[in-house]
Amino acid sequence: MALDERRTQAFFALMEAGGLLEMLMEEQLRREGGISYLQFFLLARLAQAPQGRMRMTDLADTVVHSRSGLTYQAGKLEDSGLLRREPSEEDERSVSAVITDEGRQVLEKVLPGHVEVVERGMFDALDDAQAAALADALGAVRDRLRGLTPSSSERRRSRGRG
Amino acid sequence: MALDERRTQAFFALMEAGGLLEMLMEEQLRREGGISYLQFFLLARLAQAPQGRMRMTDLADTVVHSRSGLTYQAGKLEDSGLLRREPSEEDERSVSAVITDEGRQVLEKVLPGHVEVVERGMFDALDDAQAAALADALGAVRDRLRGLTPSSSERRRSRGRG
DNA sequence: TATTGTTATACTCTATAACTATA
DNA sequence: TATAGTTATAGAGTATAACAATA
Repeated sequence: MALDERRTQAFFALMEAGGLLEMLMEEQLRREGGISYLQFFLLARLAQAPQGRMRMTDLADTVVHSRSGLTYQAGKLEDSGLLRREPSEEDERSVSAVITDEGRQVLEKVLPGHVEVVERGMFDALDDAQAAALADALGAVRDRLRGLTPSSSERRRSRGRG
Repeated sequence: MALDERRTQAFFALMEAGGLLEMLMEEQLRREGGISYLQFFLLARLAQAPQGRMRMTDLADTVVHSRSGLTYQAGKLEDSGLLRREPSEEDERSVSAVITDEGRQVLEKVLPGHVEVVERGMFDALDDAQAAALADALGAVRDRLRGLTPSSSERRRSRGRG
């Protein structure tokens, strides 16, 4: 049990900044696109994937915590017409989530405001050197944390089914 | 709409690192103390306040988003005996939340493991200089974000009551 | 047997609005 | 009139376990 003053500051600042930023983004995305931050994230992942398509399991591992949680969110997005699901051809157990044209339109509509929130909230406070240092340090932290947290399928294996 | 490569990296790393860290802490706190991260945060705030006591409104502004949300969490913590509420003497509208001895015990029980999670997850990846840079940059970001997000009482005034 | 995805279900949490009481 | 706190209520999200289908 150590954690000096600087590290304690860094930790609390990380948690609070992340939370506040998420709150601002949530508000902007809901207002301009009628979607949550999580839904935005899912759509953005799909949009940058080849053919706007990903297997449900792979998508679950990148964002949502349980598979049933992704089924729930995918259902909502499907109801809104922003995403569709279709059976995979190679593996008939699999389902692919595909972003629709309408989904891409919502993404485009929402993106400028989203970037603006991130710029104003996060980077107006930082110069280039600070931003670069932040990217390095947080990138290292994130990579380390990825190794410490189990994926959705690993968690499923170790407990029940989910 | 700009946001160069480094800033984009910093942003995604911030959001993912914050989320992963919260997931690890949540697991540890639930397992060792039967409390959530939010409840841990509330208890920790009280513990460091004079006489372990804060007004409900002040407590709400530091952590929880709506007042009714704090009432809910305070009720849970009161049921577990980790906190009690008592009427304020100066202002009879106010209620003070006070951490109990049992609450302090849970905090002590849980703290070493909590610090360990933060150390292993966050700082094993960073040297002193990086940790200091992180504290500076994130502190600046947090301060800026605080100015952009309304407090619980401000939000209440601008909308309904809540 | 293991994996993919869905579903049924129960639970936690959150927020809005209405309410009481005090300033 | 404004503020402090609670409550009723309804909605969103989450996770566990059980399920069907395919590998």
